[in-house]
Amino acid sequence: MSLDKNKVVLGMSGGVDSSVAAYLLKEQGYDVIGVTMKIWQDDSKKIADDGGCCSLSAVEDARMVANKLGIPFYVMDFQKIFQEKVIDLFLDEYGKGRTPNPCIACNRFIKFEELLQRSHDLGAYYVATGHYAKKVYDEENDRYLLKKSKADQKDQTYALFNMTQNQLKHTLFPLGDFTSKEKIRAIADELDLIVADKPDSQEICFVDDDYVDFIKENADYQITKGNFVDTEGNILGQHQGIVNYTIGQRRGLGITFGKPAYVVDINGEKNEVVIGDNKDTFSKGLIARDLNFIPFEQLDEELSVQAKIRYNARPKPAQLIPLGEDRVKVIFGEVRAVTLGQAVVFYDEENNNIIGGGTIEERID
RNA sequence: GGCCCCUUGGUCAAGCGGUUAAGACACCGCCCUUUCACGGCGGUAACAUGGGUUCGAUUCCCAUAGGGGUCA
Repeated sequence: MSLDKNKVVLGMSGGVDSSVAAYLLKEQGYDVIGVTMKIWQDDSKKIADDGGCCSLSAVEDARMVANKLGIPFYVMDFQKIFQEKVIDLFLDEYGKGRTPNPCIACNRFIKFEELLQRSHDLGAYYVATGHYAKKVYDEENDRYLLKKSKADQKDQTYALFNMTQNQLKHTLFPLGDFTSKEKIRAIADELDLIVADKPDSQEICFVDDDYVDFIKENADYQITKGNFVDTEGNILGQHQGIVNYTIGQRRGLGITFGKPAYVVDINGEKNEVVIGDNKDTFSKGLIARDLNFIPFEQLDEELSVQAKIRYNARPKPAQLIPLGEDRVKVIFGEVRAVTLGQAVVFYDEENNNIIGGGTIEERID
């Protein structure tokens, strides 16, 4: 089946961004098909929820927007693959004392792999999302590049670092040139879309409220209490189970020394959580694996970049040192709260183009 | 058993006759945020109990309950 370059499948979450994206694509003359991915559906439980991207109300919101804009709308079942590629990984990682980022897995395996495939099945050349990100084609090198959104505050490229050339080729980000979310809301307002004033989504979309409860209900392992220890190994108290913690965390420890205490390490084997001062959360760098690079296939030599190790971190200068075997050493000099399981994402020195990224595997002190 | 000392919010800890009874950490809420966090702002919360002395007691005295040194 040949793909129609004028046809685009838009992932609609029921939020403002993807709703406006639908409008924009339509205005640009595309033949837009709205799709909401049914990823984690406990119908009875989710009805009242107004938050996540997978709630029933979200589906209804998306459907209403699609109707209003006059585009076809479908709900596609992604439940099985979402379970396998996102939720299982999420549960496994937490079980090991690591801190996964399910949004990254979802983008990688669901939105730009499975959804893209299904879009092709419908004859659409493109898949589109409401992400704040920009794609550009670099003729000189014959590569598609991923650039930061002009809305710097809302930029979501961190979560998209895994995109391949083929995926980028077949992806549209209609919001990439807008300078702020307010402008998107203003459009939604003008169009009188019911989602115009909907709050931004946050938290994990498949979790109701507390991700720990979700783990309790869904994991095949038990959450067991263990010891808080100091950096010397002395027992300081008892923790509620390692899944409750991430590196650098301060709140929720329920332990007091007259000064703030932070999680500096999590030892899944021993079921221990190491507590220390803020200064103990700093390290020199990290080793990442499972890499993806965007302007080139593979990193063959050292490279100076800007890098960040959490979605909401400010990028810091770092030096990339390829290690082979799909691994790279990232040296910051000093970086706070390197956390296994999180992603490190590289930007160019102008902090504009995404170079790539990987999963953090090891902390280098 | 005799003598001496200690007892303030969840924790630590100021105040020592009249205070809105500090502060830190914790906790809670909000902001931030398509992960988990960090961070910012704000909030709840205490003078062991019973008697005195004082115009007035958290602060002084006595007794009763819970912890340290010393002496048989």
